[in-house]
Amino acid sequence: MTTTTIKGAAGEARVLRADARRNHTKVLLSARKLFAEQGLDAQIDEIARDAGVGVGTVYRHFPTKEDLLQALADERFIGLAEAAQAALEVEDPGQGFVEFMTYSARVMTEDRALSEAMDQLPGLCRMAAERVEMLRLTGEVLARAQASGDIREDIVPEDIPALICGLGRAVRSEVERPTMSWQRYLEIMLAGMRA
Amino acid sequence: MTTTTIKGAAGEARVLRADARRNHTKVLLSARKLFAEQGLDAQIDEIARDAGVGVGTVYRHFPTKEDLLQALADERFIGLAEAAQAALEVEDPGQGFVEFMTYSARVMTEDRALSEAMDQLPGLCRMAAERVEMLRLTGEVLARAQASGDIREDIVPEDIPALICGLGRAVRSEVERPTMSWQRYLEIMLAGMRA
DNA sequence: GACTATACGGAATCTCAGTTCCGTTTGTCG
DNA sequence: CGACAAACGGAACTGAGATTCCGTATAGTC
Repeated sequence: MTTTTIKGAAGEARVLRADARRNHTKVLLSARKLFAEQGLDAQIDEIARDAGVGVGTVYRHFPTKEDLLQALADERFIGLAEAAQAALEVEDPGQGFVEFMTYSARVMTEDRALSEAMDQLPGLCRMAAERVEMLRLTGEVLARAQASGDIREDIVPEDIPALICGLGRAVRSEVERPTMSWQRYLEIMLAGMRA
Repeated sequence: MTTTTIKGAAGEARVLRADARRNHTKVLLSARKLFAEQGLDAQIDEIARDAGVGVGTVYRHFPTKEDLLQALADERFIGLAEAAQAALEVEDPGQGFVEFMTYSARVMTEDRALSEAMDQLPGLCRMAAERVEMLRLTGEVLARAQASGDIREDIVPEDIPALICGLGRAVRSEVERPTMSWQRYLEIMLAGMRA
């Protein structure tokens, strides 16, 4: 927990047996589903049951609950990085920015564990983010939108993940009634960021 | 957890012994501090230690961790209700709204447990909110600001707690660097809500 | 000052998840 | 078709933290 796990540093190029590969996928699939639905405290036992394997099998593939979460976070951040990359291809910088924010907001609101991990397991997220150079990519998307005069100059790259996190929570907040949709919240947030 | 606790419905007018009254206060004080600092998973044992009493004493005053949290939430919502009341007294409706939002944002960011409870213990918060008619008050503060043309017409009262919750989280998010201050986030959010 | 209902303290208990272990099953290879 | 390493399943083990219990201490009262 404290010291960032060392993770099989060397090449784990071990060729898995066919059933092992199959189970690995099944576990990841169920985990993705259950964590997204229930958040970080989805239970390993339930994931195993859902995947149709024993707990032991889950643990052989992912020695720790946190390792499993790390794998899932990595997937998510790869998606985010691709979205940022795509945003940079869009001709209109402002629109590219909006598209990136929209993708991020959707992912964040659809995956409860992701938004919880962002403030309960910062180390894990930071690691996943660094692996895809998320901050740099985010910065580029933002800078382009600022250069074109679409977004306020005082916003910094680090604000983006924070704002997206906030959005994730605001939307989930069920303290009062039907609650706002993520689109509406995003719209308000973007309005506040426009130059 | 599921069914809203019944709570001593009748008058608990029992006169407490002097030491009991004293301890009740000490526990509440320590709990407020530790929950604010550490969030919902501050431990009862530690609260007891900090208050200088035994665990048993904590439990006599608050049969459950949740009961203790309820008491603290009630305090917080009383403060929020007073802030809303005060906002209604301010001559300029827009300014009243801003002041109310500012107070809410500050409380939310300074009390980690409060912001966590908003999405992990919705029942408890809803109860605290209803006791002070929070939604009605919030609605009045908002309506006044909308009538005067300061705030967008499409914002509804239910959005306010959601937005404030989001703010609480955005500010705590330490995934990247120094993170934004709550004032800056609030400013962006208010900018997005202006008519 | 003695009496007793209230409170107190904190060791012991309970519960719930994460994790480990080991006997059994199954792919893979010759 | 064996042989055997690789994987599997799931009961049992652990640790953490909430909650209970009960013998002891004390405020309030006569």
